[in-house]
Amino acid sequence: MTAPSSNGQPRHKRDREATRAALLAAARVRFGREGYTGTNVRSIAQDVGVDASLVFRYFGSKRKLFEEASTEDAQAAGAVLAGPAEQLPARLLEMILREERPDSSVEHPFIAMLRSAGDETIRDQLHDQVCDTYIAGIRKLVHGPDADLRAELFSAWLLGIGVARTVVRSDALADTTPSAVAPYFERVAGILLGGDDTEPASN
Amino acid sequence: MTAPSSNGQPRHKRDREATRAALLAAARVRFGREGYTGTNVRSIAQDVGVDASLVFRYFGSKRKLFEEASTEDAQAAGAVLAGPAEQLPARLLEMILREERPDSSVEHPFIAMLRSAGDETIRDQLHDQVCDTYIAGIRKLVHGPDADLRAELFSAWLLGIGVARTVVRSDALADTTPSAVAPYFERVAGILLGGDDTEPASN
Amino acid sequence: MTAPSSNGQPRHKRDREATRAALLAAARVRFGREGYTGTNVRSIAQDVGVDASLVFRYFGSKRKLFEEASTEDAQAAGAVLAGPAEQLPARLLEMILREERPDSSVEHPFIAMLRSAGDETIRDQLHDQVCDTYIAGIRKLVHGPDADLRAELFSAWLLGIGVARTVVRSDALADTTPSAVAPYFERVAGILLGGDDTEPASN
Amino acid sequence: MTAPSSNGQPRHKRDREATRAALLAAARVRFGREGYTGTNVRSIAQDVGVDASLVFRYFGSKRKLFEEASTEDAQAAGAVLAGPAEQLPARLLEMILREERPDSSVEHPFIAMLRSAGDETIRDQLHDQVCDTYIAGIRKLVHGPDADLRAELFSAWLLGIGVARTVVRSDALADTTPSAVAPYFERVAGILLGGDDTEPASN
DNA sequence: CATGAATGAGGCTTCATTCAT
DNA sequence: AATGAATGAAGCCTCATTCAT
Repeated sequence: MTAPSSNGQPRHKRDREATRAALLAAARVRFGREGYTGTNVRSIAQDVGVDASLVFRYFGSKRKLFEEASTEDAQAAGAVLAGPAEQLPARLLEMILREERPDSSVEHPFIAMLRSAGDETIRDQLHDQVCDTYIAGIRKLVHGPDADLRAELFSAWLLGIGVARTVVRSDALADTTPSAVAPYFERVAGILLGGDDTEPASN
Repeated sequence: MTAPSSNGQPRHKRDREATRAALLAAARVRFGREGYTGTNVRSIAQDVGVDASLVFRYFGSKRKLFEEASTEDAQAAGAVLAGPAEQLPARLLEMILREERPDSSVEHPFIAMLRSAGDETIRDQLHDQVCDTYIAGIRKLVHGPDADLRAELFSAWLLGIGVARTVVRSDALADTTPSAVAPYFERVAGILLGGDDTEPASN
Repeated sequence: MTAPSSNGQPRHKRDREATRAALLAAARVRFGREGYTGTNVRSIAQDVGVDASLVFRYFGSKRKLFEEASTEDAQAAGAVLAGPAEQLPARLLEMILREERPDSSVEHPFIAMLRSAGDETIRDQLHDQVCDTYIAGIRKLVHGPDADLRAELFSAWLLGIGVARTVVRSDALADTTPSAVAPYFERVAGILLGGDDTEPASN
Repeated sequence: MTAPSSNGQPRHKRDREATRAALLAAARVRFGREGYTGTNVRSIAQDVGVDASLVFRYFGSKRKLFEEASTEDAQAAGAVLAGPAEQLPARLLEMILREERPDSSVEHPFIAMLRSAGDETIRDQLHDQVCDTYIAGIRKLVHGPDADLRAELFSAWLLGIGVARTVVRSDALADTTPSAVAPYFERVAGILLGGDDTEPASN
């Protein structure tokens, strides 16, 4: 129940940057697992072994800490978009099924953020980060009609797989591997991203 | 629906049941929009126009109210599974894109529940309801190899579309209609549910 | 050190209005003696024998409680202006030297408010109440040149006597009586309020 | 002013004394504007550009810093009493109406101290300083009966004018000049200080 | 049984102060 | 001796919950 990722020993390190970074890391874990409202700053501080008031000294407020943590998360997530475009689906699949146990302390940033989506401000933040960073990256790969819609349908699938794995923890997805999913994944990607020969048969 | 029992005092009994039902309805809306932690029982009571203490009188605690509300939600969601199997994809699509404005007060129960998924107990509840009610229903339609996995991949897509629409509020999905999505939806359903002629080409 | 005016026994009276009024009374005393910043709401609640959260239930915030308390105070203070104009100086003197021991729990509202004048918002409030209620009332009595200035010089004197008595607690003023001060008071009032025959001799 | 002592390390000693003096000056300003409780030591330190812990190193505690600052203030205020007695009223008037904008950083010490008068200890300090330094100085000028009372009535007026100007910020007084007030001031001084020919007519 | 007044634990945040370096 | 990281005690306020009437 306490100290999920880091140890709870007191640290008198007196190293500002190290403590700040440790708080940020602990915040990512807590916010990701328990949501914004469900996390209290004392538990974050306890994970690091530090007094809660340091959070306010270094970040100003719980909200600012959350923003910094999720911005950093989103940037990390956006890195997957770099690289050869034709291999993007494979990279995305790899990312979403990354070999971390579902009960791991680190979840995908956007899924983590969902847990905080009760708050209107956070929902706006989520919208911007997902749309501007993520969907926009996928959108560039889509050719053919309905490109916007298909880019979002595909993004939604990735989102859904992530949610099913780490939040719902549905049985088969929680334990699967990229290679097991690949055949289906590529065929669906072909349809939604609009591959060469797989354009809609328009029944 | 709420089966008034036999003995006298008809009106008092009526009021009690009506208030109870109204609280439950308000709870579904609030929990769905703001999550478990983000909702407070006073606002639920205010929505109904009664005092918050009635919540404890009728349901015992906030947690029990949540459980009752989400169980009822899950049952309502499961209803979509009833009916001719071959039309299920169409019914699911209709359900997930149902004509409610994104700021509507009623969201899909499972998506609503995501907002509360910071709590371990609630996550278990979510797992059971999604897997036992929903994925199990879809699973029955899947033929061919990897049936479990494909059922979950398809369920994940539905989940993801719902999340993208009502939480992320991604631009194209938020405003789309079932008929616009249908062509893509059916082709993907063909792949994942393993329809008649579209079985995997087995590379 | 604790419970300055009211008793500290718990009260389970369950009388909303009575509790509210008791809190307001205790707030007036505390704010008057210790200033806005120097008062904490727990001590106010303790004076009444009630939980501190009731303050927020009934008044919304410490600041709103302060505003309500000081507005009520100011209205009470303004009452002295009613009555025959030519006897106003006497009534003012009576008010400012009212027979309450300097260590009494009730001080003159404006002097009490001075203790909170570190806060910009409160300073504005004080300005408005003193100028609009008090100085404006005195201003009507002043005839002759420099009427505004003289009204304020006279008001300032009253203010200063109050401060000297109850804050500084200077020795002679703390113990004096209206009749002892009256001769000097009337002569100064004659000069500042601009009596008939006492126009400046312009030496 | 701060008497550098004899031994070596000239520059280090200098810096220390300079910093100490700067902290004291900043403290006078802050305490004067925002009161004791309303001032925090970090803002004092920030004004000087040093770390807050120096305050404790140099002064021991916030309270001791306050005491030192206000003692110094009081001595400065007492300086006005030096000089030819017959010109004292003019000097006092000049002091109280000194050309500083109401939002100036420097206020009259006693008025500044009023803002901290919620604290019993500080109130005692205020009493002693005002009575021993100030009223005592004025008292020496008063002749005739009721000398103590009249000295205090006059002091109270000065106090009140200061309060009205810089705390209440009443309109006419805030902008006036010594020459505008002088006619009234001198006549009142004549009455209260009991000048040459203006002794009370003893009704 | 219903009402709403009252409670107390806990959350965010500030601030004087200490302590390791 | 100086620096600034860290602390812990409050302070305001919210919220689930209880209890007198």
